Amino acid sequence: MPELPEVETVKRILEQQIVGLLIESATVKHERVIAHPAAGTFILAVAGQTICGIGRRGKFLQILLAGGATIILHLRMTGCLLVTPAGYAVEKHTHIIFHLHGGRELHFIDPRRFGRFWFIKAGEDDTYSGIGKLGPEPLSDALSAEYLLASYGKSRKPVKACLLEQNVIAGIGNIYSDEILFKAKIRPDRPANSLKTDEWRSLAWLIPERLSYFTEKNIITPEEYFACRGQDYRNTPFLQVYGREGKGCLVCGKTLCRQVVTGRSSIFCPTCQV
DNA sequence: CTCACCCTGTTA
DNA sequence: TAACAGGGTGAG
Repeated sequence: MPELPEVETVKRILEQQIVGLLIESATVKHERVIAHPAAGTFILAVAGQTICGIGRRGKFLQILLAGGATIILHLRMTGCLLVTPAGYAVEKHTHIIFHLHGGRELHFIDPRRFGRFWFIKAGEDDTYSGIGKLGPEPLSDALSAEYLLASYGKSRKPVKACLLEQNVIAGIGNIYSDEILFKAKIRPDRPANSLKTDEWRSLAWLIPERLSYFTEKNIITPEEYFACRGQDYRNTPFLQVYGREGKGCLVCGKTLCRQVVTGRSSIFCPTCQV
């Protein structure tokens, strides 16, 4: 479900709701969602920790703890983090409950169970979560036309596959790769080595532009977020191609096409995008 | 590169 | 009933 804009939304919600709170204990209903360390160790490790901040790296969330340890999580497709009142119903797909000082709880809910948690001790080298392998943040100065050209100038991969590679740029998923390529007027299946310098320049500009645009459109209050249980995406009405297969291109009116690229469903305009 | 797989729910 | 879903990994 979530790509960089949605994960950023969750980060901002959690910052308002749980920073400063003590984790008194944790209940794990489905041990598989704890990737590291073993679930029993995880439960012991998080108990008694105070949350001092929330971070995001690519699509990973980091719950920063006062002693220097970190809880890392990835929501994957359907994961949801919800701050709830005390004793909130444990649903069929609630897998972890963090009991916070004062009675509120942090529920991790995930129907498909693809989401994962890691606990990294203070000073421990995180070789587990994959954060260490991520490429630069798309909103950082490290993302430039030169960087993209150096990474992909000679690659025959479809350009869409390039945008999805987390070890080159962290945080783009299937929705926003389509949105970025639409605005860049580049078809998703174009081999990367066929892109001209001005097209890489255009991508280097549009990647942060589109991601920050959709991040701002996705802003929601903690109350609204809780009311919809994290299921509403405020930015979806602003999507130009994703989810609009068979509908008219918002620029030229031509019917938008669907094509599977790198195993992912891709929507594009056959006339605007070349 | 492509594919199967990890899972369940929703939609055609 | 089958196809499909916003992610990532590992095998071939």
